[in-house]
Amino acid sequence: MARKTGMNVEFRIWFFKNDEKLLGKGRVELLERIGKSGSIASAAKEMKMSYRQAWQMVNEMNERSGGKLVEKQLGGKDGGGTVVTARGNEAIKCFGELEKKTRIFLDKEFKKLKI
Amino acid sequence: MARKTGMNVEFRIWFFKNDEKLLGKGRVELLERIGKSGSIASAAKEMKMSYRQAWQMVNEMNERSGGKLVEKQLGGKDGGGTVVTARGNEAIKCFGELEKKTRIFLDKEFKKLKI
DNA sequence: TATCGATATGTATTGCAATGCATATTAAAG
DNA sequence: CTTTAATATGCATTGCAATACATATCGATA
Repeated sequence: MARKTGMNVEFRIWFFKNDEKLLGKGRVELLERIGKSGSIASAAKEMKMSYRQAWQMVNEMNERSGGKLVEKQLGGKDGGGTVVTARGNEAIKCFGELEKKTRIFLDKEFKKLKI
Repeated sequence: MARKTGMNVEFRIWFFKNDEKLLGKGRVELLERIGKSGSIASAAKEMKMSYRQAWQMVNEMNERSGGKLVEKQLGGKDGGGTVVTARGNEAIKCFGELEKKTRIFLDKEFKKLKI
């Protein structure tokens, strides 16, 4: 077999809590964009997903994590918004770090394969 | 944050060739079942997927891998079937090994996270 | 050359998740 | 109070991928 010409490995990781999906790449990106933009609505628009879906994801994350990752801020002259909690930012950071380590690990291991 | 009570990490890996998906967990299982049962049709039935989908997966794998992973065997008193090539078995083995190593790596790294 | 069961492929149907749209609710700020 | 824009939620629609079904093709064997 031609040794891995043009071959590479890709991956996804997910954090689970009580056997329910808590966080994946998409949800982490959503959290990050909520953090920067200040609302679920604008984060959803940036990611070209429906507000409804974004809201549901956020809601699931909050329900499942055992402590809110984001917090709504209703009211105010600009109608309110949503902020990412300290716990949410921790989660983002942990996920990103593990992704990075995994990328390095897999590239290294993939090179060893006789394929 | 309560330190990872009930938390764990899950993952999936894929082998790509020229930026096209070549192999994932499902396709590897399909290959394995083709190997044991001797036909795409019975492998598909075992996995409760449509024959059409199974055939398409096999076809894509063969087209993309740059060397067949399975080979059809038409004719014969039992109408023929499909066998997994040496290259196909190599691929199955490599994928399984990398999955196993990744499982170990991720469990270890996940424990280190302050989450 | 008739038989066999699997491969190969077109077309119609279905199932379900994502989207779109409408609207009620919220609470701080002016 | 009124205004504001975002959250929260019901319901109809849509889009797409998987399924279902029908059928043509293949080639070793008997």
